[in-house]
Amino acid sequence: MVTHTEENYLKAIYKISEKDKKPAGTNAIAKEMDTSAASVTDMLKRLSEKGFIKYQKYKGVNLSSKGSKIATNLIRKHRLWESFLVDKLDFTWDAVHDIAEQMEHIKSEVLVQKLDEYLGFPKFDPHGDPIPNADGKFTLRVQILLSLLRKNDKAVIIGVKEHDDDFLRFLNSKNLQLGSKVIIIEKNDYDKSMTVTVEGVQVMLSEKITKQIYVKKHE
Amino acid sequence: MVTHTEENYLKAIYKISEKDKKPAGTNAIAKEMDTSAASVTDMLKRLSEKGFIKYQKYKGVNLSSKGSKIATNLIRKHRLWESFLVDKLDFTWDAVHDIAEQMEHIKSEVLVQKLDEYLGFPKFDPHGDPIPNADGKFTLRVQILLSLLRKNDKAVIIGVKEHDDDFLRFLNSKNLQLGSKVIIIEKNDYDKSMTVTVEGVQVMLSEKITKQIYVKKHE
DNA sequence: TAATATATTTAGATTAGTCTAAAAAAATAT
DNA sequence: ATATTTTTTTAGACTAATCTAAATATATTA
Ligand SMILES: [Mn+2]
Ligand SMILES: [Mn+2]
Ligand SMILES: [Mn+2]
Ligand SMILES: [Mn+2]
Repeated sequence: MVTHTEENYLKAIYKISEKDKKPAGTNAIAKEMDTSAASVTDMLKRLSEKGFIKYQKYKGVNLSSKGSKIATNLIRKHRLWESFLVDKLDFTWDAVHDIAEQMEHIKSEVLVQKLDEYLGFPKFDPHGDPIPNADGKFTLRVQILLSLLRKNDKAVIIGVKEHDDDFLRFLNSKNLQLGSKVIIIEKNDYDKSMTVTVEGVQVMLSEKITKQIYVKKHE
Repeated sequence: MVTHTEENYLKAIYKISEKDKKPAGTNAIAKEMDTSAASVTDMLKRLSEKGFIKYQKYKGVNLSSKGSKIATNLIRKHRLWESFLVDKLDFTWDAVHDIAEQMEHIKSEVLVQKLDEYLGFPKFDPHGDPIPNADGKFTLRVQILLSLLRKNDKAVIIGVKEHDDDFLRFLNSKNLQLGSKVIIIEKNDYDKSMTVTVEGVQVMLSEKITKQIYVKKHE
């Protein structure tokens, strides 16, 4: 048995050790979970006793295979529900994360199966993030940051690094979405900002923005 | 703010006082919630302090308008999700209750709105129970128990009183579902059992069964 | 290497929700 | 009207999850 809160910790640990490629530290987890370091230590003991993590005092923490299974399944459910909300209920990509945070905790194997089927077994969610399969395997894909492209390059937007709702709404306002075709018109050497055309229209994008957008080069 | 558990208590209180047409007693709530009477008393104090119920020691409990709003909204969400599971994900009516018990707690006004629209604003759930609208109003409907019909009566099944999964699966096995047309062939005076045809096929139904099925008389 | 800074853990409390056992109130029966 | 039964509340304790403040371990820097 794993509680709602334990699930969230396991997901946080997964994300952190995935990003940093090393055991997750107490403070990093506290930040991700928006809680105190003391609370994290308490929880790590509990998770360790339940066999979800490998934990040694002061040494940081790694998921066990049991914990990893739970974390990837949670991510799978989160992304499937986000897909449902966007594809079926017509939500925009900036409005689905908080709802999916709740829905990912619904417990029912058959529900996930049927949902996956209903959605047509999507491989990526509305933000371009890969949806792990039932075994926790992610589809890998070549993706580079928009910031790395050069003048005259053509590309298609396939994902975003940042998931902040305000950032997503900014992209909406510039007509930048998954699948949008962009052409680099100009790149400023000094501040690294770019002028691009998005589906015909010209927009200027600062480096802060272009470093958050994943693209696939075109032609 | 209302917790998951508080929501469940409010729903239980709603159901009980609806059925008994009087304030809900501690023991009745304890039974519905599958918990101890002592825990219920604790919770009643908390709910009372939050203004969700009107409670006087030893006198039983009634929902306040605030509490009633929460309870009916929970029922609305429960029944909408059950409809979703059956209509969109192809679940059978005996497999949706436990999942909907979880989904009813998802917090998002706009989600409920969009779900309602996506389902085509259904008025009844897969068990024939009315789905309250956003104001908590239920659609009323003439419905009588199958047990009250007489020889040669014709009727359509529009609901079930009992929601137990085994009972629902029993009905599946006899091909009895919402919308099924039944004709009373014979009614046994002694044990009140009935022989009926369901979509052409003859079956025998004990009174225990016929008292759990709501129908609308036909012609 | 010793001093300082940072990261982590412990100590001790708090809140929500739960329990069992015992006490008290209300309802029912004699 | 009293005794008995049933219902409800209180007392006291437990777990999960959280907090702040203090202590300790580890890492960094001089
Ligand atoms: Mn998300
Ligand atoms: Mn996403
Ligand atoms: Mn139900
Ligand atoms: Mn139902």
